[in-house]
Amino acid sequence: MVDAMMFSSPAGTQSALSIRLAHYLSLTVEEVAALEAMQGPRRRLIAGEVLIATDGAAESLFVVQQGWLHSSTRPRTGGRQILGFHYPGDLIGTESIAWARAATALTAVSDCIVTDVPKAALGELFAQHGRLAGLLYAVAAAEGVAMSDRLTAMGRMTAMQRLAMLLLDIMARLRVTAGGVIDSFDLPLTQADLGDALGLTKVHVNRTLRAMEAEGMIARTGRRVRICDEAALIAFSGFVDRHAVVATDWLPPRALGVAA
Amino acid sequence: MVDAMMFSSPAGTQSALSIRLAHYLSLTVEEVAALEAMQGPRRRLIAGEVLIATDGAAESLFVVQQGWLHSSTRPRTGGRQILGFHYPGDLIGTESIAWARAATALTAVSDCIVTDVPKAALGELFAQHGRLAGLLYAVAAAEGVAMSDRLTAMGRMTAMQRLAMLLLDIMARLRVTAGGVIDSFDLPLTQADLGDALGLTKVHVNRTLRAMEAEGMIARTGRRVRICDEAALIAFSGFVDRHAVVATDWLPPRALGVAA
DNA sequence: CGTCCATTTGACCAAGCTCAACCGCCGTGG
DNA sequence: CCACGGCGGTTGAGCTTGGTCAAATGGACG
Repeated sequence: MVDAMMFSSPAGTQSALSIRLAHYLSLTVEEVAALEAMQGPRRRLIAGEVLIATDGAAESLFVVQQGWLHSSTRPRTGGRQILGFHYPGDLIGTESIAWARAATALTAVSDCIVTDVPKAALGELFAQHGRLAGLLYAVAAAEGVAMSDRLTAMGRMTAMQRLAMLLLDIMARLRVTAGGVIDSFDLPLTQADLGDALGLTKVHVNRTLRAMEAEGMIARTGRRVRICDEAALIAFSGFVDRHAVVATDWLPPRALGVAA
Repeated sequence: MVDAMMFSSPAGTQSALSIRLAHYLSLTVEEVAALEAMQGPRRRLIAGEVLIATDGAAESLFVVQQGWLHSSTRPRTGGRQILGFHYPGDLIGTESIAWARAATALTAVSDCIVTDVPKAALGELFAQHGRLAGLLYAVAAAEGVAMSDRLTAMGRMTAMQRLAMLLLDIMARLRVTAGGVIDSFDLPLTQADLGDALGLTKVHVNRTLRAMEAEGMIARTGRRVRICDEAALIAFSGFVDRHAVVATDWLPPRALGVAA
C-alpha cells in the first residue's frame, strides 16, 4: 500500500499536494490517483511574476509544487495588502472559486513551479471523493484560522509582536513540507513585503527587525533568518501553530463515497 | 411560539441553511433532505451567551436559524478580537473543524436559535453529496475573502473607512436572507463590539460614528443605523459585496452519483 | 431613586507614519 | 574595467491617528 502510494502516478512522482495531504490522512491509491489526475500542465514562474491579477479570469486553481507565492489586494486607498503566503503543497486560487473573476492577485515571491487545476476538475474530485472533499475543507478551515490569527495580530498587537508571529508562522508552515525541525530559513521577502503583510511601513519594519536583532530574538545574515529562542518568541507573540495538525477523525472511513 | 412553528424540521419546513444554499444553487430533494437530516436538536441562546469557548471541546458545528453570533479570540496581550459575525443560514464552528478543541469562541450577539451538526454528520454529507461539499467549500471561500477584506481594512485603511466597510458588509449579508433591498437595520452591537471587530477602541469608535453622522454618511436612532448614501460610502471605503453571488458553474450537474 | 451599562466628551500621550536623505550591493552598458 | 542607475536597506526629524485615562451624561430596570 505504501509503495503503491509512493509510485502510483503516471509520471512516477507525486504532486506536492498529495504529499502534504498524506501528512494529515492516509490516502487510498484511488484518492492519490484522483489528486494527480486533477492537475493539468505545469507552469514555471519567475520571482515577481503575476500568476493571476485581480479581476482577471479565474478559471483554474493551482497547486504549488516549488517556491513561494503570495496573494494580495490593492485597496482603492492606495498601497497593497498581502493576505497570505503559499508554499509547496498548497492549493491556491481558492479565494476566487466563488466568482468568475479573481478576488485577489497571486504573485510569485521566488521562482516557482505550479500545476493547473481547472475548477471543474475540482468539482469532479468533490463529487467522486468525499473524504478528500472533507480533508480539503478542513485544510481550508485551518488556513482561515491562520488568517484570523493575522487579523488578531493587526487589530490588537504591536509591530514587534506581529513580526514575531509572521516569522514563526512561516517557519511552522515550512516545517510541514521540510520535515525535520528547522530553526532558520531563507526569507525571499523584502521589508516592504513584510510591511504589506502586516499593515506596517517598510521603514517601521526595518526599525522593528533591528530592535528584535538587538534584543537577541532573531539573527539575520543576508536574507536568512534564524529564530534564536523560539519558546520566548512564542510566549511573547502568542503564536499558535495552525499547520502541524489537522483533525480528520470526523471523516468517514476510507471505503465510503468512492464511485463504484 | 411562532418561531418554533417556522423552524420545526419534522413538520417539513426547511432550515435556514437549506434556504440560503438554495439561493446559490438549485438543490435536489435528496440534497435538501440530507441537509435537514444532518442537523440535530435546536438550541436557544440568550444575548451574550457563549455557545463554544476557546479551547472547549469542538464536537459539533452549528447552523444559525435566528439571531446573530460572533466568533472571537482573546489575544494573550489582552483585549479581544472579533473575527466575524454570523447570521441565519450560516454554518458556524467551521473554524474548529480541523482540531479537537475550538480555535475561536462563539458568542450570541442577540437572542439566537441554532441547530447542532455533529462533525461526523458533516463528513457523511461530504461523502454522499459531492455538489453540496463543493457548494459549502465555495461559501467558505467567500467568507474567507470577506475576512481578507477586513484584513485589508485593518492594515491599510482609516477608522472611518473601516467602520463604513463593516456597516456595508453587515447590510449586504442581511440582504441575502432578508430578501429585498434594505437601507437600514438594527445593530445589536455595542460600540465596544464594533471596536473589537475593527481593531479600534470604543472611544474612537464613538468619535468616528459621530463624525460620520455629522457628515451625513449615516443616521442613527437608538441602535438602528441607516445608510444615507450607499454609493458614496462604497466609493469612500472600497467595499465589495462578497455575499450576493457565489459561482457554482464549476460543480458537476445534479444527477451525478444519485438516482433521482 | 439608585445602580448598571453604554455612550459621550475632554485632555494628554505614543506607536507608527511621512518625508527625506544616504548607504551598499549588484547588474548593465559604455 | 569602471561608471551609472536602481533597488533594498538604514537612519533621522517631525507629525498624525488613534490610544489612554478620566469623568460626565443618560437610559433601562428593579
